[in-house]
Amino acid sequence: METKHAATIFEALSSESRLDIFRLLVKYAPEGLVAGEIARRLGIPSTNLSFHLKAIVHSGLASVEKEGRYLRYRANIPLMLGVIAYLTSECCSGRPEECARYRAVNRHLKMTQGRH
Amino acid sequence: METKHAATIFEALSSESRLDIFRLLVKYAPEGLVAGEIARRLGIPSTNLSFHLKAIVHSGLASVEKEGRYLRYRANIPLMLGVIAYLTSECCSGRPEECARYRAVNRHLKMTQGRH
DNA sequence: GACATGCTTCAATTATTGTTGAATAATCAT
DNA sequence: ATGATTATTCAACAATAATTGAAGCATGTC
Repeated sequence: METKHAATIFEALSSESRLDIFRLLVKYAPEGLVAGEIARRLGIPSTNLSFHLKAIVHSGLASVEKEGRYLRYRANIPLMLGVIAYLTSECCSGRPEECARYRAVNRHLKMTQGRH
Repeated sequence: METKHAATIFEALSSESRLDIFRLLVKYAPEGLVAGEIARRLGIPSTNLSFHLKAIVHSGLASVEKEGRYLRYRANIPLMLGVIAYLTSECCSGRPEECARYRAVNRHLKMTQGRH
């Protein structure tokens, strides 16, 4: 993945509204949600939602499809996994014993704190 | 993790400069790099680098430590893994058979395209 | 056809970020 | 102490992004 594209993807996740929107789409993958339902669930004004959805779609993290008079948005899960790989692939210069230690710490945190 | 914090973290990764900086720190984890070395490797003017490093540290994705007249920056790998978990944890409403299919697609892409 | 609905686009405004050069502070070497 | 090095902060400016209300365009209903 190119740095420019990855930065655009993170940009798409960098506001609370957009992060909420995207996480909702991830949750409702693979069917997705129509714009109005996103607006209702998150309480975002429609004109503002359009603006944010456009940024998310532009990054590639979601796709749109027309469905009668609705527009259905779907998270692009493979791209999400791709950008995660982009971020983590060179971790510790590929020395797996270092990375493994970090992951162990992280698992411990998860068990201690639970999910939110 | 709170949405606000996660958004701040993604914000810290949302410019090409900052993404390059952070990935460099991930690569050189756990020892980290001093500011001057980051500047040299990436060709970013020092005053501008300070600005971006501040944003990264503020997000929590890196820490700073004074080392003589140098400042050493280190990636916070557990937080990176934490924000990844935040993004992915509710995927497909916890229906693992859907998620598994996506991961299979992603593995296929990786094998086809190699690492970049 | 006339009207309601769902959503987007446009234009104007406000707010936030990024970049640059000059000035400052701390450390180290002589 | 003087001077060189490392890196930050500050202030000014340039560039981008977010929000809002009004207008527009399909689609569906009567």
